[in-house]
Amino acid sequence: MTPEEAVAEQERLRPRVRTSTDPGLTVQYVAGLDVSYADDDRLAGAIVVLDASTMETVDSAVVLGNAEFPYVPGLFAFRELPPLLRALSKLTVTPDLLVCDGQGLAHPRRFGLACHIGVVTDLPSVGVAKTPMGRFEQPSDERGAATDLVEDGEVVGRALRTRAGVKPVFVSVGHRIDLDRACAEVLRLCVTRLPETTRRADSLGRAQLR
DNA sequence: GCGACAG
DNA sequence: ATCTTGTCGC
Repeated sequence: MTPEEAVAEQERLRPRVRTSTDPGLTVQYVAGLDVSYADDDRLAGAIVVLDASTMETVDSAVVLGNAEFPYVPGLFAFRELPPLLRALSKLTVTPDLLVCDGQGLAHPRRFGLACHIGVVTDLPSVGVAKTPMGRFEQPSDERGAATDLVEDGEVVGRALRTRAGVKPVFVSVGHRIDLDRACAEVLRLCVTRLPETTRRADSLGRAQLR
């Protein structure tokens, strides 16, 4: 897969993204997805599913693999999608929502990792990135404060303060959910700056590389 | 040509 | 992504 083909693939799948929330969507099982890297080109794709009402881990899966695509801004999904899809197929619990480590619509072609994995699996998904892809005003310091993330004059996501006085995270829609609901779900998962789902998947993945 | 550029 | 425990400050 060349970078040109990857871009074409994004353009092809982009129209399938849905930015409205499924009527009656209930988010009980939430999956956190993350990929960890070793010194060589080995990587580990990890997923942890938790029950949003109790925050208990109810399922998890981790797979080892090799990086098949370099890190190219804008084409991040082509590096992380393969191991994540393999890990997803090992789950015994079907998640109601996928929480991805990266952008969704806050992407140069409005098709970041969260959109890509959402469309491919047809599951609701949101992107939670640690650094922004776009411009934003600093939200006020209280937990829950948020401002728009703007790219090319469009609102593509939100800078969300998940913890008082700490740098915000950047939430954007992936698939089958709207931005308000995406932010509400992410905030509910945050005890510290990042969602518990992401934190648990991250520790599972790095542990697997040891 | 130069800077920006998720993880 | 990765290097990484204790420590400074509110």
